[in-house]
Amino acid sequence: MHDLDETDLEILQLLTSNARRPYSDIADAVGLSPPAVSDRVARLQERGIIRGFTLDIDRSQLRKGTPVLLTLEIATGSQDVSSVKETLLDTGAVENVFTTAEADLVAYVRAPDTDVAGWLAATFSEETIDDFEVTLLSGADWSPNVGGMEFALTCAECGNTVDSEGTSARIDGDLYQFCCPSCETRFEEKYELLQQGAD
Amino acid sequence: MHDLDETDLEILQLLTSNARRPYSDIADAVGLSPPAVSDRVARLQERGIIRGFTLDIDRSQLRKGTPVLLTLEIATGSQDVSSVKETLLDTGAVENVFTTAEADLVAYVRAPDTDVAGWLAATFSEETIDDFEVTLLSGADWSPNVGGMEFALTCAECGNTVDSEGTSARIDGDLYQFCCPSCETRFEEKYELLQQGAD
DNA sequence: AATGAAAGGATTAAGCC
DNA sequence: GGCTTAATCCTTTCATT
Repeated sequence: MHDLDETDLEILQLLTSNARRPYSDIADAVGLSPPAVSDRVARLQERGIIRGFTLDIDRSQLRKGTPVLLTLEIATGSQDVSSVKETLLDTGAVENVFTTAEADLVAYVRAPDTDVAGWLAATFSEETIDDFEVTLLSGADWSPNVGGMEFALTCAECGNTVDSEGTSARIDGDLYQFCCPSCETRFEEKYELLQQGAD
Repeated sequence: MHDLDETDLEILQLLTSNARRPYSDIADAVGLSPPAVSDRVARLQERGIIRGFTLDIDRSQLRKGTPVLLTLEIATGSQDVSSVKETLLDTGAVENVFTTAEADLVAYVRAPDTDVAGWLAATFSEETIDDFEVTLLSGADWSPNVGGMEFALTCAECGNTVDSEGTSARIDGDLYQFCCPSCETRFEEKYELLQQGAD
């Protein structure tokens, strides 16, 4: 399995700003032939980096309801957190679910009516949710990902942007990017020290 | 300006599950000709319901860093909240920003390093942020929008699903859907009462 | 909104490095 | 393995009804 290069990032950026952009356009932009772009996109999909081509929809025009952030404390011993997460996503009223390190869930919900507690009760059995908190929202935005450095690789050591001069290394199964060999060396030394400390 | 019908919702659903699906495919699925589908998609874009065609990307494979939920209390009298929001989205490390009714911000951030406070300080001047809170995350999911009733129109009065028997009305510039004329009437009566109360 | 013709894009296969 | 070119097939667009 090979690593992402700058051309892949460029393709990602172009497709993110318009997923229906013709591959021939992209080919011109990145200096490849259309089949080469098609191949790269297929590879990005196989690797799971591109999960799919989708729409950015203004849901506020489709689904009425009160937009809220819902913090859920899941009862231990009931279903596991990820099944609650799946249930939330399946309701269709939930757009995002964040799982905290404490295994709480924070969900962005457009509750079908103003009675969020009622909606929750209708969706989950009483024992599932230990406690919940509702924060009313007046807006929800997400990164449109157009232009800018959204997909830039950053040096794991110094944080600078990684360009074609950069290096990368796989350490304990994770891929790290570096802007220069000296950053890579420093990082690896630090990493080894950390590992020794942990043993 | 015409209202959304079930065919529009079907098109939205098909494109959401694959934004590169050929219009000829969609035409077959919804029983129209390809140019008719193209027209409808163009109209959905003009109306701002489709904001764009984009990628669903597994960013965890691209951007290292610590995923956190960041709750920001914006100092009153500094910049306004929406400019802080824009700055966050522009950093490239922020994927979602929710604006609460109290004008706080809740952002989903992949901080470039483990020092979230440092990242904040580097991004905003000291006076901008009154207070902040960091919640470590172990996961972040969003609704893949495939299958199910995600795009069903719900009655603004009773919450039932709106089918082809339903009605819709534009009230004060907003479009509302109703499952039946009596729900529409009841809603309009309630709305007028509310308006009178507000004056 | 459908049709049919013309333009444009995607994909395949063969060959190259 | 990943690239290119050229040929084929499919999709989209436009003018027309």
